[in-house]
Amino acid sequence: MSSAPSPIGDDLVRVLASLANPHRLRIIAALARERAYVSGLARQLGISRALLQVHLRKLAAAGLVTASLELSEDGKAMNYYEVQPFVLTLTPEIIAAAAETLTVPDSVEQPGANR
Amino acid sequence: MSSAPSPIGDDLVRVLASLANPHRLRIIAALARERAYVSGLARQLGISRALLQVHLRKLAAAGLVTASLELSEDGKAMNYYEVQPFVLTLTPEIIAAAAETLTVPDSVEQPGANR
DNA sequence: CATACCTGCTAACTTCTCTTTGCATGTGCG
DNA sequence: CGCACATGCAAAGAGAAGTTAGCAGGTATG
Repeated sequence: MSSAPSPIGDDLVRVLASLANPHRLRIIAALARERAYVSGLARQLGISRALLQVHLRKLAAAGLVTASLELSEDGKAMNYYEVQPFVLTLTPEIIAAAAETLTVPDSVEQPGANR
Repeated sequence: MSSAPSPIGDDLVRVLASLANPHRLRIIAALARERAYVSGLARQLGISRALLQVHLRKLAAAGLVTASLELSEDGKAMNYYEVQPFVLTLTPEIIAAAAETLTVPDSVEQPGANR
């Protein structure tokens, strides 16, 4: 119930930014096939674990993937990631609507408040 | 003849990257309302012309907007931009398909040749 | 001919993103 | 106990992106 009726501008930017990267597209692709744990996924994708962690965190921040810590049979802690079944449709009109809810860059701060 | 049957991975990244920016979302939004020329649009959005140029170029590179140079009644050269009526739908599966067509990062390049 | 629009470009600075490297921690097995 | 494999985080360097400021050129109008 914390999901907004329609993607707020800032959220949209975050989602788009998280998708606008080759590594992260491949991560989504791999996880769409099947869930995986960090180390295994890193091997599968041929990238370092540290790098994968960063990208996973970004995807998670955008709400596109989720993590669940589990214990393997031999007691190892495994952090399994899986994609969230999203459907994102973009058109100029949809973007126009989202753009109106964009937060001001506010290099300093917002004029509103009680000022 | 140069348009691929379905969005190639690299193209998708380019489109997503071009959209993942507040300024550019506002630009799309403004142009979705009605086409505009550079200087006028800059005033409307409250940003500098130089900055707008850069963003417009990025959007144009992704194929989301197009420019057409026209002459106003009083002989001024006006460069009108307008959005391309795109519809982009994203799901984990679609992304998975696009990810397979991603170009290799090739930090250096493959010496192989005969490999 | 100065002023006011329109266009475009580049150099230089700042800021963000990406990536690597290294450390710290925990469990199971020979 | 040392090796293998799992987790995580943070510092630091390289590179890309965003932004500003300034220059140059065009046409009309007072």
